[in-house]
This record gives sequence, C-alpha cells and structure tokens, in this order.
Amino acid sequence: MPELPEVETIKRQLDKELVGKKIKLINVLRDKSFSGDMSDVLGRAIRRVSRRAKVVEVEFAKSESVVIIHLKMTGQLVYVDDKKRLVGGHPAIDWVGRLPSSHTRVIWEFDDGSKLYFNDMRVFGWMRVVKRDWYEEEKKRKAPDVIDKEFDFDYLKSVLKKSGRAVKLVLTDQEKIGGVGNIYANDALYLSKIYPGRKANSLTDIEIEHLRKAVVEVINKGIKYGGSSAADEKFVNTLGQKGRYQEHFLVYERSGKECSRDGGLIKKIRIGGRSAFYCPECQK
DNA sequence: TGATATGTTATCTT
DNA sequence: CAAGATAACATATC
Repeated sequence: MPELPEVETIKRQLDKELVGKKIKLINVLRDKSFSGDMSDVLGRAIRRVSRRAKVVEVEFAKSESVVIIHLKMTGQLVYVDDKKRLVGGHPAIDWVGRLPSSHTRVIWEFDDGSKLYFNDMRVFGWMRVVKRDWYEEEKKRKAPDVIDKEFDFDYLKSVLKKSGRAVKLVLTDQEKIGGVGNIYANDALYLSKIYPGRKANSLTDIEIEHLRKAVVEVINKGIKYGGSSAADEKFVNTLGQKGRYQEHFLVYERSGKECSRDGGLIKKIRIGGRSAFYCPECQK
C-alpha cells in the first residue's frame, strides 16, 4: 500500500519522535526482513529521518551507515512509547493489536524504553543497514521523485515518448518516476482524462502537461490527508492514525460507482497484472 | 476453493 | 541487445 504520500507521512512522524534517541538493541525476528551490519548503528543517536521515493532513510550521528526501509506492499512501522502509538503503512490489526504480533519482523529498542516495530505480513519489505557513501551514490542513479523540480514537462515527455507501454505502467515504473503507485496513478489518469491503457507515446503535449499536473496534485493531496488507508478500514480505530485520502479517491476502488464528473460507471480492468480503474465516458 | 491484494525484481519471450 | 510481458516473493482475506 505505501506510496510516496504514505511514506512521507511516516517519515514526518518518525522524524518528530526519533531524533536524539539511541538504539539500545535491534531484535530481528525474521532474517529475511533485515540485512547489513547493525553494530554500526547500535548505541548511536538518530540524527534525522528522511525519505526518497518510497524508501524511509534513518541517519545516525557518528556513524558511517544509514538504515533504509522499504515497506513494499504490507509493511508498517509502529512507534510506541508510554503515552503514544504512531503508525504508518499497511492497514492491519497490528495497528491497534498487541505488539509484537505474529507479523512483527524487527523491533528496535531505544534508550528511553520506547520501541519501533516493523510489521510486515507478506515479508516483501526490508530494513537494511548500508554505508552512507554507497547509498548516496545509488540515489544519484535513481529516477526523480514525482514532487522534485526535475519532474517537469520535458522530463515526463521524454519518458513517455520512449515507451509503447500503457501510460499507467510507465507512471508507476520506479526506474523512471519515483513514488507513484497504483492508487495515485489511477487517480491522476482520471483527473487528466486519460485512459490508463493508452500507449505512453501516443499522448499529446497537452495531455502530458495535464497528466504531470494531475500526478503532482494527487500526490500532494495524499500527503495533505496523511496518506490513504485503502480497504480494511474496519481494522483501525482512534489509536491508529489512519490516513484519510481514501475518502477522496476519484476512481480507485470505486468500480461500479458513478463518475463524479459525468455519471459514467467506473470500470475495473487489468493492466500489467494490476487493477486499473477508469471512467469510460471521460477517459480516452 | 480460487481469485485477489497497494511493490519490486528476476526471468522469460518477443 | 532491449523492450515488454509475466512469474515470483509469502500470507491473508473475500
């Protein structure tokens, strides 16, 4: 579930809570979920939590290493101290249930007794300790984030013109554009009135600019509403800070419902093995 | 029981 | 070789 807005929401919460705390120990309950040499961050104080595309980055004082975290489809981070519980990620019972849960893969314990739980039902996500220098070089080779200045008309056009794939697949291709996943891709295409299956290289200049604006708009809206909690809302109560973007979905998970623009019935199709939602009346 | 699931990547197949 | 399509990862829910 987490796309850029969800990861940004998590990043902001964690940055507010974790800076200055020292990690006492890291308890790895599932080997696949953690890699790298943790001795380089144990006992070090957290300096900053940041984000690049869908990756959370944790920086430490007096350390050559950083910890990077990818939640993939079902990862969630839950921070708990005496008074509060902050969560971000996949909506699952862990948000409000007892911790650690059967999905808890890694636990960080801080010097003040607070804890950070990394839960991940499907175990696709990861936490990695990597060298800062190596990671900085890696990042230079990555595609720009969709909210970076670099993501302008010329950039998007050059990416789209090079591909004959469905435009929705290009939008969610992290090699080309950082941070957009299925939810926001569907909504951005709806906003710009473009059929998700259109060949990327068939878009006109005007459509490309509409699409670029729409992507930026839905991503910023997602951040504003604290991300989205998609389905499974029944699992969340007031203890879990669930996002509210799902209340603003334009087409995502709205198949069979009316398009708010012209009343057309929203259809669900499959593109590249993933679901795509669109209004057949206004998306061409 | 079978289909489906929000992300990424390895492995085919053109 | 490269672009594109598809399977795979591991688990839960409808």
